[in-house]
Amino acid sequence: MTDMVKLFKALADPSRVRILKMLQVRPLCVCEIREILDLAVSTVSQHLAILRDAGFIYDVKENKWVNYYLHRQNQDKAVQALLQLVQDPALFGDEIHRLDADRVHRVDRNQLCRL
Amino acid sequence: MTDMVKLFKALADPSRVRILKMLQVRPLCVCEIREILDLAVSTVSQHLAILRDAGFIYDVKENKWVNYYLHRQNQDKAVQALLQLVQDPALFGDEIHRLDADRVHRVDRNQLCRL
DNA sequence: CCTTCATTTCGGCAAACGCCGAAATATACA
DNA sequence: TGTATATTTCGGCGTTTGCCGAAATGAAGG
Repeated sequence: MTDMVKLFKALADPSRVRILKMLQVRPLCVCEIREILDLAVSTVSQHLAILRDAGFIYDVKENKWVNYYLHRQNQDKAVQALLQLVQDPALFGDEIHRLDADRVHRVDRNQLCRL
Repeated sequence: MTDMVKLFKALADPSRVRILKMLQVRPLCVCEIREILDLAVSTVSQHLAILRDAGFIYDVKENKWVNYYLHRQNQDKAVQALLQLVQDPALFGDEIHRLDADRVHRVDRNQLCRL
């Protein structure tokens, strides 16, 4: 499979697009994302692996948590272009993404992390 | 499913991306595409339906054939942007697509259409 | 009207995908 | 060292996807 199709596959899922949009607000740990998406932790972890594998995000382990960041500096031009596109609210503005962004502001990992 | 994910799903298949790249060279009928992809006619027809449903292509019936065109004027900005991206050889240049383009120049529907 | 032929639709099958809970891993800290 | 906790990996399950051949559709020409 060509690399470009791998990128599109990574974006071809509602939850994964939501994750990218959420990371636009700020870096998040797995359990924060889990809280907002309301999916099993294992499922979220797999989504994150797919996005990371495609190059859209990267993770940094900090203390107890693994923080996920948008990979804005990825040198792959296709990844850059697609990330740009997904982030553009004029192209891809969806009600659910606005709600998610609000929730990102409110979630506190110290409150909700008792899986 | 949000519309944007529908667009990504349409692009998340090697054959469908190949079709878009081929249509960049010139409009094609189903059996020309079938010849190059080497898939069943019904399969090609389904791929085309998915791409058309997403807004990336449209079809015009002409004589015996249904010609498929890139929908370059689609008013949907997301479709435009993605089509732009896919067509950019600097972002998505693949050997197979170059070969396909060559074959597009050579295929002749009058020769090969005896399914 | 009837045949021809390009295309689409249908039914079915195997592989891929998204989901889960449970087990494994890793990391902090007592 | 031992326990707690955040995350990943594993096995399995139901759904979706991509593929095919066969049947249906639709338009052109005899």
